[in-house]
Amino acid sequence: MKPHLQSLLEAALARLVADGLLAPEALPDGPVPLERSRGGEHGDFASPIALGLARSARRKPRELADAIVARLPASPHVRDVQVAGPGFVNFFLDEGAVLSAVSAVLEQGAAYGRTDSGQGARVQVEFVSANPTGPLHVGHGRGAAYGAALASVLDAAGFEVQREYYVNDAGRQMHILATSVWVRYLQQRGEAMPFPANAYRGDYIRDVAAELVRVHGDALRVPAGEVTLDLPPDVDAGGDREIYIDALCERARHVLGAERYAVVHAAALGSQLDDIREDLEQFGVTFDRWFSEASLHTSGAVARAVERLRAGGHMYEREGAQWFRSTAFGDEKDRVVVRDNGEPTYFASDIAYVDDKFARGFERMIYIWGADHHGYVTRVKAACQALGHDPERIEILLVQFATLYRGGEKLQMSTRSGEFVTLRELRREVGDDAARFFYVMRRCEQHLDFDLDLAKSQSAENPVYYVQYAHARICSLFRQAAERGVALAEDARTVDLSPLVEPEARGLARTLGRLPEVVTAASLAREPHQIAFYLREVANDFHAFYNNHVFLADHPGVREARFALARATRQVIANGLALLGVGAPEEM
RNA sequence: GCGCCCGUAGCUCAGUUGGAUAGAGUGCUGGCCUCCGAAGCCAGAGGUCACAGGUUCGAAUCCUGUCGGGCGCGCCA
Repeated sequence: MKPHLQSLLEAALARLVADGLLAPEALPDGPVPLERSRGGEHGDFASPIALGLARSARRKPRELADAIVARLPASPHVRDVQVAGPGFVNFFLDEGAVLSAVSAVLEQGAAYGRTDSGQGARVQVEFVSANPTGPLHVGHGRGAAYGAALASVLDAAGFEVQREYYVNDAGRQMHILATSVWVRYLQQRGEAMPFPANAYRGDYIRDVAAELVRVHGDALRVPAGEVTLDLPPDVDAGGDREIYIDALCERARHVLGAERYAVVHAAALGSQLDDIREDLEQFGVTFDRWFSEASLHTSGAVARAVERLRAGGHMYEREGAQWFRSTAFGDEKDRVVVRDNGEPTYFASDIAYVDDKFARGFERMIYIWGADHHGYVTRVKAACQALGHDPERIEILLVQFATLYRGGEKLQMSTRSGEFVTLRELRREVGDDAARFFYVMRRCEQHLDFDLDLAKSQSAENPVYYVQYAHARICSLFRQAAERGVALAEDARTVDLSPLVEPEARGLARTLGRLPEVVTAASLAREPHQIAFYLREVANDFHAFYNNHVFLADHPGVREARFALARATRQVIANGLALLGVGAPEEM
């Protein structure tokens, strides 16, 4: 309906130009502005176009609005057009046009809400991408829920979406993880190995170690004395925890040999990746591709990217390290790409990775990062520019942290002690549906207060239950009809909707008609929370009708029309919840 | 100190590209089940859109400054 009205306005503007009342260059670049009005006296849609053009047309807004209205082509869907306020053009839709939304829902079913505004443009959404060094925590959960919902919304808006997880399976943190596992393994075999201060100490490390014991027995065993011989002191012995752990990692590789070390490394990585993948899958979050950072090294992509930067004159050497001159692209300082020990930094991988994304031909690349990574935005865009790519095509969205509350108290989360609240624990406590919904209720750049008690409560004030309840209630209506032996039309699409004359019915139909617009707006703004707010409105409009009118009406025509409306409402709720990854229960 | 994000009802938050009388949930007050799920509906009270300037027909929205809150600023990831 919205595009239809916009085309009417465009036609009117064209005539205005033809009549010499408006200069052609004054026409708006994009689509003619048109918005939903709140209803009532302002009609169904309103356009402020005359207000915007008044200046360049050198006419008063209301006068211009009158001129536009006089030139609007007739439309069967428009009942009336009025000029109001300072110069708004208000459209009043024909009764049938409002109800046509119900027909459209019934016609399109699960596809209702999908639009072609994205025109098939290829978009990549990279999200979560947490280091596989331990279980996902609640912060990752928000990135997962937000990224998955955004990807779904983009898909519904007609983009061709690719969902990707970048796996940091190379580098120092992975070595520390592997070494942590190995130390636990040695302990479990009876070796008197001290546990390093800087190692990963969660219980999951012991589990992986136990698995190594089960599969490999003593094959990976090395006497503790040999392992720790001449190592620098750890922090509790007056040394440095970083220096100690690096030395221990180095030693592990040496005494185990490449082959055996690879076994430990693979077991550590594999276990964590499997765990993360399972966690996300249960959470309803899936990826089209798990992109390995290590593959960028083995394929030579990192070396090639660095060489490109060097050839472009963007690299220099200082104190033995290789630096990228990111300050030339607005960064506050230059960044190390290859350390003095010859090890490339994670930033080196990031450079090769962004280059790879461009090579794959995405029109837009969306990164979803935790807010603590915002310092990396400039350098990645700088690298992108230095490689000759348009930085405007990458979009880095920063997701703020979620703070958990229980009993009104803020929960303390500590990663260091291994006592952090994991995503899995959160899911178990509040359920996947509530977690997914709560995570996307807020704009991503907004801090999120996650009230565990509220998310768990099966009560009116829980927004996810509010929406799901409407869906379950509609399902119950159909069960009631069946139980009472009330016949309903085989095909709801053939039902005459004209008995839907009540204001609540019209309001609900009007709201149902907005889903495609909401999807488009949410996709363009990267704001899946708009879907969540919209669903609340749908549920509210439905409940309002329900409380004032009986669906199982005696009059067959009225009953059929109302059930068609209920069916359409159920579809819209299910479609909307699906975008957010939330279930639509038939009963609860 | 510098950079990014935020500041809207008691609380948690929406507010589209700058548009009409700034909205919702929750909490509070008062109504609504002999009837399809009351996990619901309706009504009321509740506002200096942090503050001060500026831009213009029009600012919660854009610009500048001030105040307040969060986060980040390593050859860490």
